[in-house]
Amino acid sequence: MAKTDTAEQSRSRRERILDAAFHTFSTKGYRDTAVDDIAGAAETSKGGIYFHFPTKEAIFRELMATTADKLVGKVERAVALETEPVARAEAAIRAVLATFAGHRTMARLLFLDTIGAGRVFQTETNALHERFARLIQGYLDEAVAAGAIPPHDTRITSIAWFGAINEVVGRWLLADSAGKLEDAYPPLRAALLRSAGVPEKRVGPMPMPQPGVEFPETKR
Amino acid sequence: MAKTDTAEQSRSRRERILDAAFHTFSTKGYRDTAVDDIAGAAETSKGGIYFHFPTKEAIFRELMATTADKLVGKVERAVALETEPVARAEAAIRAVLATFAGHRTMARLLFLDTIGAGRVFQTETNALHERFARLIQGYLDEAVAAGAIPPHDTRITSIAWFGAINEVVGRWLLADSAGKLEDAYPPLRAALLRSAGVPEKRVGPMPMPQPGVEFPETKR
DNA sequence: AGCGACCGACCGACCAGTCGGTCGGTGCGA
DNA sequence: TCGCACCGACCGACTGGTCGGTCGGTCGCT
Repeated sequence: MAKTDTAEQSRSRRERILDAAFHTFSTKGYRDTAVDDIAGAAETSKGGIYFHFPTKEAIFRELMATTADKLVGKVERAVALETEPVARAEAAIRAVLATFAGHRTMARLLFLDTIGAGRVFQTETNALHERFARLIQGYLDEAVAAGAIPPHDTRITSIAWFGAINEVVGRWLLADSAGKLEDAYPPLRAALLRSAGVPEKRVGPMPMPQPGVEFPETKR
Repeated sequence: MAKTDTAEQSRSRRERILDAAFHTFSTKGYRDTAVDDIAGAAETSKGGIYFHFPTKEAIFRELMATTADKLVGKVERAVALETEPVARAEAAIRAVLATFAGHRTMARLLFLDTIGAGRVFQTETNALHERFARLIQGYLDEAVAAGAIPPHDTRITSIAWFGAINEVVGRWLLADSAGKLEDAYPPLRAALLRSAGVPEKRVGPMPMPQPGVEFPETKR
């Protein structure tokens, strides 16, 4: 019963700060976000923030970690629903695109601002990319073991997959009158599956660019 | 004869500054590079720099543009040597990897720091990626026209290619005891060609990860 | 003398992090 | 039930430092 004693909303102040930071970081980027900005957005003060967090960097790190966790969780849950190796890979791709499509800000934080943070975070970013690449590699290795695709250098392939997905999402993020991200799924799926050596008949017909499917000119 | 009147070395002061900026930016990143740092490295003064350039940003932009030009030039020259469509694509991939392998700093500037700059440069970066994606798309469309690969959504495929290459290079850059970047070529080439629908017989056998070929663990 | 290249002290804006202080509870003794 | 000591969340003015950009001045040429 006695939980949110302070007539505060359901969420604790700490979480309010996290939310505000998430939003601000993903809008303005790490460097261009002043702690005062976060304080303002969270309707608190700088001092209040520094009561809950030791440094600005710590806020960012926590955000990164939990966001990445959420995404990985979604992917793993989506993959668990499938048993056939190639279908699992497809589910993973779809889960990522769907998540980002629904949460543009999440994408921004993970794939743009992360990088926009600065030298200190190179390591952080690196670990994040590494993590996703390994995740993919795991699925690819599974597929190889199941005989769904020929054995090959799954390490490089997984890196390539991640890079490809990343770039497609990035492109979409920066195209301001962006179409639906989901539209990129069919061609991307085909390209990725093929790249890993999935038999042609399993991939299906080459998807053609339908008018309006491709991203519009990215603006000035 | 009367060229470098000031008993300066061959290069003009302006170029010295550019070189120093290039080096410093690609080592420390844009935000962490102070104009004074550049001045120090160029053996000149802040005032001297501001005589030649209006802003710090302008230096960076110029560097980006010329570096990108150089890379595009290399790719185009390499591609021009081939006539068969798939071979042209292969040449492009090889040229990029070879260039980066030889000039780690160039890679850093173009693909890491660019992004590490901040909001202002999002546009810049975007244009750069766009440019390379279009370059690739051109080659793919050529290949389609020549009947070397089936028609499909070359836009997404080109974005995926760029993303894949980018990520492989990025991974290599951040792996500190990195192996040779060229080792990534065979598997990457295979993955990319296949993803675009190049017939299996043209791609050749699946390259296996040879011991030492893959990138070593990226360090903590 | 005049000029263009260059110098470096200085200015002002910005910002992460600190610290003394406020204030709404809460537990407890009378 | 009142009063009081105490506590921990929170506040915001302030500090220390950084850095882009400016400007008055110097120096070597012509």
